[in-house]
Amino acid sequence: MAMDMARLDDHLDTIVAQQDEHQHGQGEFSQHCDVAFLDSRGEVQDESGGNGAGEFSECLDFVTEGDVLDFDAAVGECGESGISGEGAGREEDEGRDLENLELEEFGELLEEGGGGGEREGGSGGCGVSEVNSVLVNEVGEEEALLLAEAAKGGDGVSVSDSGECSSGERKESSQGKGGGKAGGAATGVKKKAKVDWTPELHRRFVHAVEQLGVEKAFPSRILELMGVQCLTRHNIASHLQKYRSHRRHLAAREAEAASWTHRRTFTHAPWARTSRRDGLPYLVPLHSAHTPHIQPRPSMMPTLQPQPLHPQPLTTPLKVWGYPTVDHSNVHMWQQPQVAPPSFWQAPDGSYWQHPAASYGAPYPHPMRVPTIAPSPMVAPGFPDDSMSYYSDFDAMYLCNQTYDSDIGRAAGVAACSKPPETHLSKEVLDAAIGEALANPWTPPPLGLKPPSMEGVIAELQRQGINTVPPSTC
DNA sequence: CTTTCAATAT
DNA sequence: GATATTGAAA
Repeated sequence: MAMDMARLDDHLDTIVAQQDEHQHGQGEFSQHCDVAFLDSRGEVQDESGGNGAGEFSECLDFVTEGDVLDFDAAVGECGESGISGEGAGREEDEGRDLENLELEEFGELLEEGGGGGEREGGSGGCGVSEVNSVLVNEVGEEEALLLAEAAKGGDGVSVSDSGECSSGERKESSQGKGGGKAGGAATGVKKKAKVDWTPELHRRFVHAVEQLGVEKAFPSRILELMGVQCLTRHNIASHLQKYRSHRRHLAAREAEAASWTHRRTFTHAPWARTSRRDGLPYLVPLHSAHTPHIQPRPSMMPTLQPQPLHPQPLTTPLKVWGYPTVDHSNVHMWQQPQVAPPSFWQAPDGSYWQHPAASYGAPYPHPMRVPTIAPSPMVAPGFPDDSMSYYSDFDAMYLCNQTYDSDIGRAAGVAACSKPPETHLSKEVLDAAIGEALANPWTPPPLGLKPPSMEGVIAELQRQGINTVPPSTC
C-alpha cells in the first residue's frame, strides 16, 4: 500500500507538472495556477488551451467556470474538495471507482463529524485534499480569493466570511491515525488536511480569543466563536498552543527588555539617579498587569506608522501573536525589530503586482483583501509569496491585515501599511526616541538625531543648577 | 469529554 | 526551522 501511494504521489506530481507545462509554460503566474482542475467526475481536466499569457484572473475564470463546480455542488457545501481531489488522483491512477470512494470518504467524514462535538469534515465542514494543489471551490465572488489564496502555494483550508471553507492542498503522506473506518483498507491512508492558518483564519481566531479572554479561551469556545466550520478543536488547540507559546515568548522578551531598560535607566541616567531622594528613578512604569506596552529599544524605531489612520474596531484586533486584549498599535513592531518591513506591501520591482492576491483585476472579488481604492504602485494588497512565511512575518502580516480588515477604513489601513515607513515618524515614535535618548544618555542617538553639542549640554546643565558633570561610565 | 503538552510529521 | 498534527496525560 505504501508503495502504491508513493507511486500515486509521483503520478500526481507528473500530472500536475504536465498540466503546468500545458497551461503556463512561461510567466510568473504558473506557480499560482498550477492546480489540477477537476471536472464533475473528478477527472483532471486538460486545459492545454489558453492561459499562456499567465494572467491569473484568467486562471480563476477558468477554474470557476469549470465543471468542478458541479461536482462541488454534488458533493456538498463547503466543497469537499480534498476528498474529490484524492479520489481523482486515485481514479486517474488506479481506475478505481471514484464515486464510491468519494461517498465512502465523505460518509466517513460525516460520521466523524456527526458523532461528538468535533466537526471534522462534518456539517458543511471542509474536506481534505490529498492531491497536489487541487482546488475546488464554490461559486461566488469570494471564491476567486480563496482560490488565489490556496493557489499561492498555501496548503490547506481557507475560510470565507461566512465561515465556510475551501481547501486546496498538497499531497499528504500515506500514514494516518488509527485505522480506516468505513472505507476500510481503501481509506486507511486518510489523514487530516493541514490547516493553513491564513490571516483571515487567524484574525477570527484572535477575535474569538479576545472575546473570551485569554484565560478562558478554550478550544471549543474559540471554535464556536470563530464560526469556521472546517476546523476542529484539535486545530484550534494546536493554534492556541502556539499562540500562547508566542505570548509567553513575548512576555519573556518584554520582561527582559524592561529589566534592560530599567538597568540602563537606573545606572546611566543622571536625572534618574539624582531626581529622587530615595535613589529610585522616576520611571514611567513600562508594565502593568493590563497594559503590557513594550518599549524596549526605541532606538530601533518602528518602520511602520504606528498609529492607525482610523479608529480601531470595538474589539481591538490583535496585531501580533500575543496580548489580544492590548492595543499594540504603537509598539508591536518594536517587539520584533528584526522582522523586516513587510516587503510584500511594497513592490519596487513590481513583482507583487503579479501575485494572485493582487492580480484579480477589478472588480475585486473579496472585501477582505482588496482595497476599495486602487492601490498605489507601492501598495500591493497581497501576501507573501510563500504562505508558510506567515508566521515569520507575522507581526507585519497582521498589522496590515488587521487594520486593513476593518470595516471602517480598509483603504486607510492599506495606506498605513504601505507607506514608506521613514516618512511616518509619529509623535509617539519621536517621543519614544527622545525617551530612549534620555534614558541612555551615553549611547549614540538614534539615526537622524544629532547629538547636542558639549557646550549646549553644559549650558543646559548649568541652567539647571548642575555645575559638575559626572564622569562617563561607558 | 475537554484541555494541555510533548512528540512527531511535513 | 517553522508550523501543524497526533496522541497521551491531566
